[in-house]
Amino acid sequence: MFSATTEYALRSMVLLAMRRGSAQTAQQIATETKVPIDYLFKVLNSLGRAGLVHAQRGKNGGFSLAADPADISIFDVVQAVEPIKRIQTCPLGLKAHGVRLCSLHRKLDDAMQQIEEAFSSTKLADLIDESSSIRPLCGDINPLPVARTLHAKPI
Amino acid sequence: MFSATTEYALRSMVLLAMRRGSAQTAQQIATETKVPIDYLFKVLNSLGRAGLVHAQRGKNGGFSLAADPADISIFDVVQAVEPIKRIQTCPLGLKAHGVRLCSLHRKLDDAMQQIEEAFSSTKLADLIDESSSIRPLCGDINPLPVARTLHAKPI
DNA sequence: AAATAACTGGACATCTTTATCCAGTTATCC
DNA sequence: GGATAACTGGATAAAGATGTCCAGTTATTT
Repeated sequence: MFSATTEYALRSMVLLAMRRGSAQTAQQIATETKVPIDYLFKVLNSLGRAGLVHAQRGKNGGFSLAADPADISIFDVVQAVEPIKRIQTCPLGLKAHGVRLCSLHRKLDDAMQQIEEAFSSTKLADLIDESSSIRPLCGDINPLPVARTLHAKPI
Repeated sequence: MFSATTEYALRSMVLLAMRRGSAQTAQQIATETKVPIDYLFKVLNSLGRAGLVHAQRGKNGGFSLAADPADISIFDVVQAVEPIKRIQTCPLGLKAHGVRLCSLHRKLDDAMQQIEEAFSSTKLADLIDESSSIRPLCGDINPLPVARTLHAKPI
């Protein structure tokens, strides 16, 4: 239902939100999100062009969020990589329907609207809320490496 | 968001619901739903295997609904051709998450559940309800050809 | 300024979805 | 029972999504 690309983008954004404060290299992101690194670059580029992440080249570079996790919604991420295409006009091009939609396409579009609303109201910050016992992307190795990055060098 | 195949299946089912009483040939369905006929056959075959339509070969054959339009939901149609795959386990295979989902995948799965519910509660009969001024698939040519096939049978 | 880390972008390979073609089978009509 | 209408199913093609490879550019460190 949601494409691999969308899933990858969301995983990356969640990771960046969890590691806010230090840029993450593509290699780090790839490892933790389990996304093929070469493909990940494409996805991150899309996110960059959409203004959601910032890319820093050179040593100590990497990717970081361009805004606060509380200000970036799931919807923002989805739209950046694979926009949900709402049904604007009759897919059959029936003139009789004009600008309005028939019951079938109205239903389908209503469903998409529901998704849009649910996704718009959920921010990255909500997803990494401490209160949840099961945190996203927390693999077996590094529960919260970010805490150590300021003193003791990361990983 | 929804695939071409799903859209085609829904169009076909809606048409068959509107023409309940007389079998429709693939040619008729293809014309009115504007679906490439050779591909339409595949879609109709899927619907047939799922038990949603009945195919009758030979002269005066065609496709017809296998059940009452009030008993077939959008969800039934979608599941027959491209099942909505709910997220059952962590897509990253994290053992730490066990059988539960993290907040990210919970959100995504919640969205899918919303869709499932919306689709399950809408029957084909709802889509062809007379009360709507804009009826599905009603092209420029044949508003209601079925009326003539059997002595002005009720639609 | 040389070496190195890291992102950028284009070209190519693979897989899935969508679409097309066609020979075969089944049923109806006369 | 022959002709015709109509579905079935396999093979193939085109397009799009996903994944891989690699040469290039930019920034940092020393």
